[in-house]
Amino acid sequence: MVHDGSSAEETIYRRATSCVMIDPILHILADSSVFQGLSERELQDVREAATMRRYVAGELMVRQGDPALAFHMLICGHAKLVQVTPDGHQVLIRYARPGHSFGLRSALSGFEYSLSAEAIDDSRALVWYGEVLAQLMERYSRIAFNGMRMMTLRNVEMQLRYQELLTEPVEQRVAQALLRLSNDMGQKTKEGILIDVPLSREDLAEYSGTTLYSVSRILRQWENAGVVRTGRERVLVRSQDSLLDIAAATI
Amino acid sequence: MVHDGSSAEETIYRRATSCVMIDPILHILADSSVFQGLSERELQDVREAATMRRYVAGELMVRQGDPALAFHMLICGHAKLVQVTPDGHQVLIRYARPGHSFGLRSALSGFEYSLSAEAIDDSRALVWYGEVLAQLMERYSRIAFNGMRMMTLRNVEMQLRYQELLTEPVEQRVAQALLRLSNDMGQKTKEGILIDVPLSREDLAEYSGTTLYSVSRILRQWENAGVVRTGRERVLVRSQDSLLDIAAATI
DNA sequence: CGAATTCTTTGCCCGCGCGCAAAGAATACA
DNA sequence: TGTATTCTTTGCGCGCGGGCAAAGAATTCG
Repeated sequence: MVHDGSSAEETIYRRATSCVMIDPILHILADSSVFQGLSERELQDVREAATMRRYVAGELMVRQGDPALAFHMLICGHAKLVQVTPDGHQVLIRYARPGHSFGLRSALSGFEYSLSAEAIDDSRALVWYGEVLAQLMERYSRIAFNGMRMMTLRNVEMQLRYQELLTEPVEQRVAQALLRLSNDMGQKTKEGILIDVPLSREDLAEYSGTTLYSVSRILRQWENAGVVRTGRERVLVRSQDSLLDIAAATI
Repeated sequence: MVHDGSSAEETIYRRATSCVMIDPILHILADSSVFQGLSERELQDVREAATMRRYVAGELMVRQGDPALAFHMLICGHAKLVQVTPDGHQVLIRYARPGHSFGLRSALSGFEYSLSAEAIDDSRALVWYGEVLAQLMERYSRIAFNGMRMMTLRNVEMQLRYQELLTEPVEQRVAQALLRLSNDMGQKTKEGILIDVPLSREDLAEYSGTTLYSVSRILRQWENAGVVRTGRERVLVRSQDSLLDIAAATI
């Protein structure tokens, strides 16, 4: 299975950094999954078609169920992408950091947002109206092609998570969730990998398909075993190998 | 939420029809999700870039884990798209009938097939090599755009199935599964909607995330209640309204 | 046509993990 | 600094549904 190679190479902007107008935005665009492979002139064209919007921590950037009118790419700050099920469960789909995007479907007519994006901290995002994005895709087929690639990867990940929910016990799923988070939002420290977003037991439960009580019991056990170090809304992975062992355990 | 409008309008070719070279193939291409919106000349171009392959019932058209080298579109016959999880569970992702396709990822370099496609009955499919499809997408951005749209819809459905697995009891999920199958593979008869593929209890279990024993108990109960009529590897939905009620029940 | 195979049915036991309760602890705010 | 709020922890009971067993029934094949 192939992963989105650009993720490993993207420049990581510290969450602690105060939120200011950042140069080079074109660099973020060039490194992003959707706009990679475009020439500098094409990137300039893309940049000029967007507006920059700012969001305060806690603000919704898009709302599930609303008509999907715009495509967003984070320039700084972080967001949490969530869905609410008909019976009121919240599912955490993923976190987003600079370079990550959502709302590709705005280029398709008549779609609603299938998830909500909530700014975790003060953030800025480039925003393209859907028709504008569609025109860019018509002009530069590479954007549509990259979009297809991104949605393919999203689908593959959703298939994997479905399979995990179907076949794996809770502990295994929580281990997998922490590994994904380490990979996507992790920052290496002397002690291990710090997951660099606020991550409550509730958040981790929503991400791995369980409840905060199960997550609490599991993290307590792993902390005692030295696998993780935790605090309030904070998880640091001390032994990624242990998590890999747990994640791969066969029943 | 928007559905793939072309599904409702696609011409349905009877499974019972013996498998012969069918005219009009261009019509199937024009109606398909991937190639809709192309001009007649463009469709001709697309048609000429493909080869026609024949598969006997039971034969694998693509295999999960193999490098994704080709894109397939069924011209006649039916296929079953499945995944096997690391611990040996089989998941039925969906059925495919003429006009349906799989393997878009072959246009993306370095991907493996995430599922296997097995011919249910003697079938024929148009096959495009990945590089050829990628070139077609570069030449006609509408194909890449349609591809992005198709993968978006796939992703949305996968998200919904994840949510269902997370929050709904087995009976509700089996009802939803039958509704989807009625919609995708159903044929109206006097008695109700016949799901027009062989559908064992095991198949329905793999499609709805449960076991054949649970499905058996549920179908037996629904048959007694007049909701369905069943036979061996055969389900006819007598009361779609009843299934809708069951599917929508809140805990 | 009979044997073999595969699918379906029904009973029943067990365990995972959800969910509720009841705290304690950490953080935010006035 | 103290109060209020929110998050975390731990105990425990219950139920959904998985899975095994043991058949019966339908279909396939020789």
